Amino acid sequence: MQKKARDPDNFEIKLDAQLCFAIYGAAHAFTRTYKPLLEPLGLTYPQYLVMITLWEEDDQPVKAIGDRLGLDSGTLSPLLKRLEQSGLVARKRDRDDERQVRISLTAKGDELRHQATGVAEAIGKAVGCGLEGAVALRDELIALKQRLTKAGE
Amino acid sequence: MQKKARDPDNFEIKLDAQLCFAIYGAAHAFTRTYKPLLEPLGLTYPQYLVMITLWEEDDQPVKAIGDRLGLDSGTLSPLLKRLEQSGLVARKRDRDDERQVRISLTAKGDELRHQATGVAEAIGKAVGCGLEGAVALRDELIALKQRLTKAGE
DNA sequence: CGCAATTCAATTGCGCACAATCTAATTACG
DNA sequence: CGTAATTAGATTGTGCGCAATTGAATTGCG
Repeated sequence: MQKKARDPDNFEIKLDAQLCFAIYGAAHAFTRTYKPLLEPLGLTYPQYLVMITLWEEDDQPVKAIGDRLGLDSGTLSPLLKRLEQSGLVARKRDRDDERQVRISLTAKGDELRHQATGVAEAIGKAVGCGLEGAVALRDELIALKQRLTKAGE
Repeated sequence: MQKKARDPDNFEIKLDAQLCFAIYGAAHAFTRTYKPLLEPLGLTYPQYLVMITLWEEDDQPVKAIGDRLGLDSGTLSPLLKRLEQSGLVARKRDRDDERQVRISLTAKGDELRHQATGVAEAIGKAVGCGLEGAVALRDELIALKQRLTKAGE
């Protein structure tokens, strides 16, 4: 017990735990920051992410959205039904490949894009660091994610 | 439409979206990396986080664990019952303040600490960056979280 | 002391996440 | 051609995450 930070095992475990907590906490802080901003739009955070992908490119199959966000049909199917219920998207089977369900924006869903600009601005302020800081953080997180997913083959 | 990255609004929105995706993806990549490592221990990722806090300090009330992890009783109550079911923790009312339920490690729960050292090592490898990189990332994430939570008062 | 306000956990309800399973449609291959 | 393998999406079941409510215990204040 006389060795403290000297013990590499113990140090790694502590650091691992701290990194756990940090990622976990930051992700939740993010969703909590978004929640009140998205409430007026009637969107949850995952729903907002789906809408962003559709604003970037309309009329995508469920699979494409899932690949973009790393979500499977078990998550997206009910989520998209709720967006359909809200009148923001339409779901129709692809004529050429009837296995696919293509998700497209309704007029209302497309309109929402404009109201969402305020959300991004508010987040920009909340993140606090300048643009360079945000860019750097984004790139680090992307790199971290790639290392993690690569490590799992 | 002729202005592209020049448009500050549009740039902020895109960056905001990218930071969203990055945090979201990194957090999920983390849990996915942990999942196969924790499966032999019979723990989920949030359960692992709870166990870490108990390994750091045993016999804590639910509230203290919740403060440490940013979780409320709605999440912790059923989670702790499952840990109790697994025989890893015990739940007993505090004699001095019967509102509190103190969570303590069982012998089995304490033992698990040793098996968990392998998990931390594997994660250290998967994170890929050296110790300095991990430390830097941890500090950035902690700072980000603090800015986000502070922004929401 | 006695009552109101506060605190701690538990519960309920909704919405993700994800594994496993299922159905239907498409593609590949002998 | 026809069957096997693959692919897309839906469904089911388990486990978070959180808001809102409830109930019991404690604290604060007149």
